[in-house]
Amino acid sequence: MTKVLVVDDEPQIVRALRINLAARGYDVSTAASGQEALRVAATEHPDVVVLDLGLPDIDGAKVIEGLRGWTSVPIIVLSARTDSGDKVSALDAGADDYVTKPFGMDELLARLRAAVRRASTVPAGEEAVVETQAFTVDLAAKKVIRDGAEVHLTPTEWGVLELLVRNRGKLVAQKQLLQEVWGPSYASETHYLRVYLAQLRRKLEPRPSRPRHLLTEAGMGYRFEP
Amino acid sequence: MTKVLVVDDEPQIVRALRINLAARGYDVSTAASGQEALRVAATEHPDVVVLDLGLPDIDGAKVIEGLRGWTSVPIIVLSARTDSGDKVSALDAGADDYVTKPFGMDELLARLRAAVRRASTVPAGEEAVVETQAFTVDLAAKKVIRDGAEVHLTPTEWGVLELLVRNRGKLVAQKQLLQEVWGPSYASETHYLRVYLAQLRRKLEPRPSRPRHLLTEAGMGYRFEP
DNA sequence: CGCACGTGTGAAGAAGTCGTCAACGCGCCA
DNA sequence: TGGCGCGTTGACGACTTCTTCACACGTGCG
Repeated sequence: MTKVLVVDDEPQIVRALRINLAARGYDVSTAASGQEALRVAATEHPDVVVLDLGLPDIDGAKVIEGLRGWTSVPIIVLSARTDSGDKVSALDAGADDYVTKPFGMDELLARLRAAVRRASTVPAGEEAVVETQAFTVDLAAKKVIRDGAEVHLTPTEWGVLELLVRNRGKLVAQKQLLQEVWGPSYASETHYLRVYLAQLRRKLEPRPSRPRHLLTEAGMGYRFEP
Repeated sequence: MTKVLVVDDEPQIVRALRINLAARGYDVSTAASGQEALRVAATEHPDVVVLDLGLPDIDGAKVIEGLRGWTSVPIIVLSARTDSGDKVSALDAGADDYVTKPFGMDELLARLRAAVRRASTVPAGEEAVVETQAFTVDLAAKKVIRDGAEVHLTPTEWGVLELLVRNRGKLVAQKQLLQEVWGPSYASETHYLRVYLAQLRRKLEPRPSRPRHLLTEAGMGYRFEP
């Protein structure tokens, strides 16, 4: 769930935002001052911050700087001031977007979605590594390691293995494998599966004739067991 | 230098933006229609796009979708319409920001800086210099050193090498290489890759016929292994 | 026991992909 | 205008991958 930190000293705005955001499935935390905002951001690690500039204690730009000192979380600034100087300084301090009050909730939500989308498509460096006793599959790098050495797979071999690993523990029907790897018109070429599962076992299983990870479910399909 | 693509059909706006942006050291290209915008974006690879929604040919949202099909370049939308529905649909189509006309140049420039900053600090966790036994790639300086001397690469050679090095260890699909280096319409010109990989190997690998760093995965793509 | 069925295995030809060399065309600059 | 650098194309041999085939295996059932 996406976590939003709302920072504003006006209770009615906090309330309105909380209700709207919660209704759309966001996990909302709030802060009423700059000090509190910095503290809550540090403990909660929100995915996006909505920050009002007119806070009672610290200047808004200082809050932005305080956050930017250690995080690159998207910051959307709210402000009653339409003065372009304010916008420029907030954006240059590290804010991602600037919305002037009074604002439309639709627009704010759209800008929030845009900010979250940007931030989430960025760190594509997800760990997509699945290990077994015999070998390791790296889905992102499209690599298989066995006994410290990389095992070379052909495109079709990789297609079959990837589908099984992505559904690890689950039975994958023969028809599904054939359709997703070879295409919709190959749904009944079950022989291909036998050939390619044999090849994968030969390359990956310690004892290909007694597979421990690439298992057959007779008449139904195959299963990858980590 | 940061490259900006300005898309607008009103010459006076294009002119004003070009002057202001050029004065601040941006490299400006322009397009007066949606078709032209997509074509120029594919050839120029701008670092940020400023897009007017009221274009004569294609609907603005279609232009955003067309760009988002192959690139995540920041898009700042300009529009005369203050209607929140327009803002929401543009942002949800993949725009990064939305500025209503008439706009202050200061504010637009600040939003542009914010968009570029976000996009460039994205690959922050990466080391800009990558070394192999045979050569050294400096991503920031766009330089390659081999045996103490700089190796000259053509723009296309560099484009291919950079993408591979940024994804070091990972398999990069042929389609991705072609789309990001040559443009979205070259997705199936696999022959180019063979020619350019051969050239890179000739320049960088100690034994071009037995590459150790620029590896081929037949039928899938290429991989840079440090 | 013998048969049917789905499965595993190895090998061989067909099909597709890759590396390489060389030529062409275009824009740029002297 | 001529030369140069660069991107694009074509041809062809070498190599990899896909497809197909023949046959062995094992389990369940009549």
